[in-house]
Amino acid sequence: MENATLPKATVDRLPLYLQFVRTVQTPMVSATTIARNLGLGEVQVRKDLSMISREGQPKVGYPAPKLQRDLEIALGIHERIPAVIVGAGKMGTALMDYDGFEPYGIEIAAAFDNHAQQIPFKHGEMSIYAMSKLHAFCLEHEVKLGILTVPATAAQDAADQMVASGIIAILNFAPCHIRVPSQVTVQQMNVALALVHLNMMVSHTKEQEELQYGKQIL
Amino acid sequence: MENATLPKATVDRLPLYLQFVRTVQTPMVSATTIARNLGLGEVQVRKDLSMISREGQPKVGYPAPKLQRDLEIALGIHERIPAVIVGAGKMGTALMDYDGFEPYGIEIAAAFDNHAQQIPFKHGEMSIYAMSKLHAFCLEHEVKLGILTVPATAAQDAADQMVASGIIAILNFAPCHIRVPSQVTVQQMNVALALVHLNMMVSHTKEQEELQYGKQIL
DNA sequence: TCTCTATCGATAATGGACTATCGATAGATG
DNA sequence: CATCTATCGATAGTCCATTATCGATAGAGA
Repeated sequence: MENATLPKATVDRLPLYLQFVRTVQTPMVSATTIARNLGLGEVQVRKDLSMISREGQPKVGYPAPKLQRDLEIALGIHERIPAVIVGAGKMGTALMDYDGFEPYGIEIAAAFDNHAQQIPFKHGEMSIYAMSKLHAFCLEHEVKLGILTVPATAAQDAADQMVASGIIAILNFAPCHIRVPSQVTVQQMNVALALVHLNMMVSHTKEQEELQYGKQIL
Repeated sequence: MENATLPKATVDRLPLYLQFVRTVQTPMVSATTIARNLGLGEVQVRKDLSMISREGQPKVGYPAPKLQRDLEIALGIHERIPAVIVGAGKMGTALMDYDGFEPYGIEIAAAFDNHAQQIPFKHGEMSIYAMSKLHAFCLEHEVKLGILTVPATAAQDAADQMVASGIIAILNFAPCHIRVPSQVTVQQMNVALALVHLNMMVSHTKEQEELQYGKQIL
């Protein structure tokens, strides 16, 4: 099997390729074109693509539809991915209206909240149920992914319920760490940390600007 | 200067250490303790810490307050970091209520939106101004960071205005790429991609589960 | 005082990712 | 038909991160 273990760095770039390939109108697309448009190295793009597709041909490049399909398969989004939202506060409801899930096959199946006591209600098209319904729902719909958007103080308790409901991957928006069994994966979605990263980067460039009086040229 | 260029991977872990050290009640904390609580390698923690602090002593570890201070300085959050929110829709207003900024020194100075025509209004404590006010505000308050929470169709136009206003780092929630000058840094905050990542990981573990009948033990 | 243990910092070895360069192929051109 | 060009895939070299191992130090206990 060629899909043994895709390099992590490659996986990070595949969505970029997919996003671009989807906008391409021509029947063929080359790694060179992709690299130029995305500001990446030509060789790197070619290496990444060679790992997930065998449709490339010299002089002409890749057939765009087939490459798109191969990218979607490599990313596992050729079929729908159901997910639930736990926590229907500001962030949770904002995500219910998020327009970025559809292109990647993510399907928010339902939302759950402690304040939806016994009476399921709706936010637009989305049903919001009480937390007590989480277990049965996840089992019935075979949901393995959960988005956690409760306040930090409630995060651990909510996460425990998610794990007990069969969720094996949690995207955690709460700015805190949650403890889960080793077979469950947690990814932090910390907005503040992302900003701190950005600030470090630009602080660094500001220091470089101060050094511009010297002979450094980048 | 020892702070030449901190390894990227280390920077990703520093916030974890800071988060943990802040919860520590004892006057001393050792790399071993941190490693155990965070599930990381003992040596890795020690190496990371040795790059940002010289307070470590054999047998006793690090003085918690000094280590916390050194971590905050390394992350550049020992002073307030002002940022603006562009786009006061669902996501934007959700972020105005986000409780995770304060521990990392992020200060949302104001929000801006096209629909706030000329009349600044408030969301809780937060002022929301028209986009036309962005330029003057960023210059006056020396804001260099911006959070972009407009729909994908408006993202590029809004980003252009942010760049023109002196913003040099953009955290982009819109599920699309935006083109900026080379001196401006953009970080994508793509919730769908994060879920795709998670799904790939757990799909992989599901394949491993099917292999559990073999002799593999992890 | 001497030894033992926990911890630190430093150095070496392994592995993964990126970059550069090469040969091979398919179409275009003369 | 021969040559040229754009593109692919593959290999080798360099760099960075992680892991493993070592010596050194400070406090605990005999």
